[in-house]
Amino acid sequence: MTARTSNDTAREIPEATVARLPVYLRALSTLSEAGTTVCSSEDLAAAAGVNSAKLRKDLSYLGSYGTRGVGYDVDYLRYQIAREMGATRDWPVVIVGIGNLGHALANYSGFRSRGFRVVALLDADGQRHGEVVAGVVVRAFDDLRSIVREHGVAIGVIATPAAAAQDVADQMVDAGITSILNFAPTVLSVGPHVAVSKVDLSKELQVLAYHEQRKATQEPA
Amino acid sequence: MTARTSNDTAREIPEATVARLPVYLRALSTLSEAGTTVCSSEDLAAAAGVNSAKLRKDLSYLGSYGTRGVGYDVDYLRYQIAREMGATRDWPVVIVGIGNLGHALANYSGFRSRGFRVVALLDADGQRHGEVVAGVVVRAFDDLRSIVREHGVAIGVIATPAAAAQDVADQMVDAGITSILNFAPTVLSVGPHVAVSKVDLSKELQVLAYHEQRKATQEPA
DNA sequence: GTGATTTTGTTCTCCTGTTCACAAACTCCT
DNA sequence: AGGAGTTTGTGAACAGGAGAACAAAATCAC
Repeated sequence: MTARTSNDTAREIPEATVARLPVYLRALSTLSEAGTTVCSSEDLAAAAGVNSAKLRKDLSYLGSYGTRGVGYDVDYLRYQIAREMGATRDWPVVIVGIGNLGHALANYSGFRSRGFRVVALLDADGQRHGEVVAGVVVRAFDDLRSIVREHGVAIGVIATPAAAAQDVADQMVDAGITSILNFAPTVLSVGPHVAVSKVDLSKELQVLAYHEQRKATQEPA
Repeated sequence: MTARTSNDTAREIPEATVARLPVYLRALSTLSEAGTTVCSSEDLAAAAGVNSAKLRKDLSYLGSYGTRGVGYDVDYLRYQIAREMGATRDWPVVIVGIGNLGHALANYSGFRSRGFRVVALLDADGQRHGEVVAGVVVRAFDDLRSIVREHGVAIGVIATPAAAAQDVADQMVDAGITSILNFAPTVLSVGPHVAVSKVDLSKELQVLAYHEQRKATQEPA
């Protein structure tokens, strides 16, 4: 009996690869919905917007899920990536700050379809309590601790103004949350065992503007 | 007369550095609002959440704007970075797709304060036309071309469902837009002279879930 | 069964980005 | 003025990721 692709050892998947796996997952879903059952690395790379050599190398970190001369079974590969990413599990999530962005996030179907379940919406503003957004009642921020305990929440999303973000983060960590996705435009400081990821809505726009400006000043012809 | 720091030559700023400049800009604004007039690379690095050596190297690509033994003048450095990034200019922007996310983006103050001015909100749904969001009237998608011409729009934001995104992108390019920020969960294909940047709201969450899962399976003790 | 063809998985090389470490340059104190 | 103490800017070593190229392994035609 050979070792197969069973993964007792902690295979180190490079961070850059991990960041691309969600993209592959999305591309595979699209292919699957279009009725494609098998695809080559070339096909999938095109659908994901990357180089095919890079795609194959990325997938090789997970194991050998393709067949030489044939390609990849779309649904099988999709399942394997989803399992590796933890997308086959159910991840209870708390969103704090139900302004415009919080609304958008609560209603975002991409969360639910990727295994994320919004178990609570919290806001410091008492005016909002009781309001129902995306089928979930907005509750007081003070309920955080009990909600985290009750549902075993590990992941919190911050969609508050910048001024409130650090305090929210502190209380999230205190309540037992170990991963935070921060949409507020501020740098959070947390303990070393807490993972923080940041999405800056205007950052990408600024990078685009930079390149626009360069184009303009570079070719004055 | 020496050459000073005048920048006739096209200094190549590494992409990784460009991506961090908006973060430094934000940190400098925060410091400035707090009344800080001078800061060391250590201070600014802490505020921006990066290593101080990296910060100094990043800034060195722009020029020598610090003073040894002293540090950086907050407002002066802020202006220099802003100028380099094109944030001292006015950038007219069009947002297409006024759902939850489009609403949030239209209301996002971070755009305006970084030099971006939303000149039009467009939606394919006739029901929404005439609605006023963030002081701007929602108009028909067909008006795109004339708006781009009139305001000299170079940057477009796509906040539509995935299914509509490619068509919107095609028409944006056709209308003369050369930079696109895509919030729709799909890979856009455009010509080589068009810059596309993508923000995937659920991607970061998936990466966090991956690390959570690893933590859980790694330490079963 | 054998050879031609396809496509994966992987090795090797190159390049970008990060970090260290230190000389250069400035201020402050005496 | 001169020395002690700071802090920047940068050269050099190091790490990590990207892409080319190819061997291994599968299918297909006959």
